[in-house]
Amino acid sequence: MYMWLSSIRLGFPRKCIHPTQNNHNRLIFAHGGSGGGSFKWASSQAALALWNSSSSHSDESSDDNSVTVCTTNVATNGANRTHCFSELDTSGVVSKLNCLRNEPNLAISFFHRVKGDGFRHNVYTYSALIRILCCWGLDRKLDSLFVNLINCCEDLEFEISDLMEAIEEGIEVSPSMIRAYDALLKSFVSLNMFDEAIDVLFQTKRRGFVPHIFTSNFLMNRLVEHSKVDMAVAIYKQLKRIGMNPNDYTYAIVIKGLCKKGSLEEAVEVFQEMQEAGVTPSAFAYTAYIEGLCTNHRPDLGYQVLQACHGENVLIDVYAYNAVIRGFCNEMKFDEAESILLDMEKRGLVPDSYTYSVMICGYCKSSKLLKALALHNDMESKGIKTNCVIVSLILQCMCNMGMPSEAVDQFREYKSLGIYLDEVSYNIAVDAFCKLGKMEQALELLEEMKCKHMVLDIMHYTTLIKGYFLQGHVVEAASFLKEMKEKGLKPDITTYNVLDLLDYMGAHGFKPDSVTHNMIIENLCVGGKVKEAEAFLYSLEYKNADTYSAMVNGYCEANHTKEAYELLIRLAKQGTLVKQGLALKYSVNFV
DNA sequence: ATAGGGTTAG
Repeated sequence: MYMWLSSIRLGFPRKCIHPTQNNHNRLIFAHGGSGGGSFKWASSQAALALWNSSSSHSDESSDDNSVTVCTTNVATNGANRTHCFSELDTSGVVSKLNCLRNEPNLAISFFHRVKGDGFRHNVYTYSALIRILCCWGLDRKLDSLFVNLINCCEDLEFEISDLMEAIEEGIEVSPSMIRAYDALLKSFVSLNMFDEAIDVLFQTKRRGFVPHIFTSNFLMNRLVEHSKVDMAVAIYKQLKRIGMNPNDYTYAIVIKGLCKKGSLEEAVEVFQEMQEAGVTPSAFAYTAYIEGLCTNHRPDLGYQVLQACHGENVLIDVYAYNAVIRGFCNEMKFDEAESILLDMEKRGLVPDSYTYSVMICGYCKSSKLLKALALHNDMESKGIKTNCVIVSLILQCMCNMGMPSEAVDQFREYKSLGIYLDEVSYNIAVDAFCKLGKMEQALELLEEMKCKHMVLDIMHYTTLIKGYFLQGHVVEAASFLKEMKEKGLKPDITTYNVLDLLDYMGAHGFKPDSVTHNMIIENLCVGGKVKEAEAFLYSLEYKNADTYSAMVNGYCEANHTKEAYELLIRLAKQGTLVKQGLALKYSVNFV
């Protein structure tokens, strides 16, 4: 299969990606200080650079400290003492926790109870509890404990690194300790604190072990999701170098990351690395590559790989098919997309709501409303429930095609059918009412949202402000702007474009720029006021290509296809170049 | 104990 993959011609320049070989297998404890460090390094990039540059001296001296010794002492000393809650000292709490080590739930509630009684937990009491949680494999409790610890970092009287040292109890490496480090690393990752998470990785290696492969995968995957692909790849290379075995999912993450960067050739080489490591590529890896090809505008290749997977008996699921269908839709190749939908069903895979939403999205973006509606029907007749994302696509399509009243009707119907409609769906409906000049109904919808405890954001306010403005109701527009600001929402660029119009209305001289012109022209057309838009256009002293583009666009939105076409021709004859894409939009509307 | 996709103003 690898041979086959590399035989696909990607048409991209080949780059050498082999990492510079490095013979040092040791991981460096990057900040070199003693006492285990603070988990607060300048940057993980710097840390990784250090890690990869490596050096031969170790840092053993910092392992020696007195904290771990006294943990045990405190525990033993306190063991024979009877204690009541009035006597809340560290040794009392630790020994009670140790007594409860076979009753983890009691230990947890004791821990919380004394906290409620005003006791401030410290490294000794925390480590006593954490050791119990680790012993019992209570990973979820462990995770939430660490997440809380990290979130309350400011109020703690100790550094988390001190706590980790205390957990070690002076023993070399214990399974409990590994669990604790895994939980800490995972917690940092789940809070998107990647620098700190990578620091933990250093700490573990320094102590002579590595986190569980699942934990490393979790870290790398999140790094990729946050577009920190180079960091993820650096960790992958380092893990391999220090002798840790990546699993099939590790490779899939690397493939996904490289594709995200657009490095398709390098992604293929990962398949070779898998082969060399004797790991059979799983569906994870192939799906990552298929999706990567599709998002890099090669759905044709993505589909080839998908079909090859069938030949190799790699289990391909609906997700992979959806990726390929989306790829073809993004390239406007709807026939291919439809035939893949059929192929998928022939193979016994059942399309899901994502499959349909991908297709419907494609049709809506190309103003093929009837196609979109037909698919929506197909979907529902197959018993697949629709949802607010699909509904929003359709409503938006209607608005874009100059059918705000149809959008409003559909919105009402979907609502009466009991379909949950979210903030986005509402915004589209509010916009549609504004375009129809039905401001009271627009307001009603927003009130309805407030009743349902939905959050109004900048978009909702901007839509409404623009709506009032276009009706010439400057006072109302201004008052909603005020309400928006009072709610702490900052107007963004779009809002300011609307505000520019307010200034213009306020007779502050006639100096709108072309953006303003475009908005006036297009919105007049959307509202069906094509004649007014024309009058406005021809009243302008200075007209440029953008102004004319807005008019062509406006004609299209108002379904005045003939006028749009005629204007296009006239412009072409006089050598005015209108924006790319308009002709396309025109032709799509015409079909 | 490691995954995953879609929509909104201009």
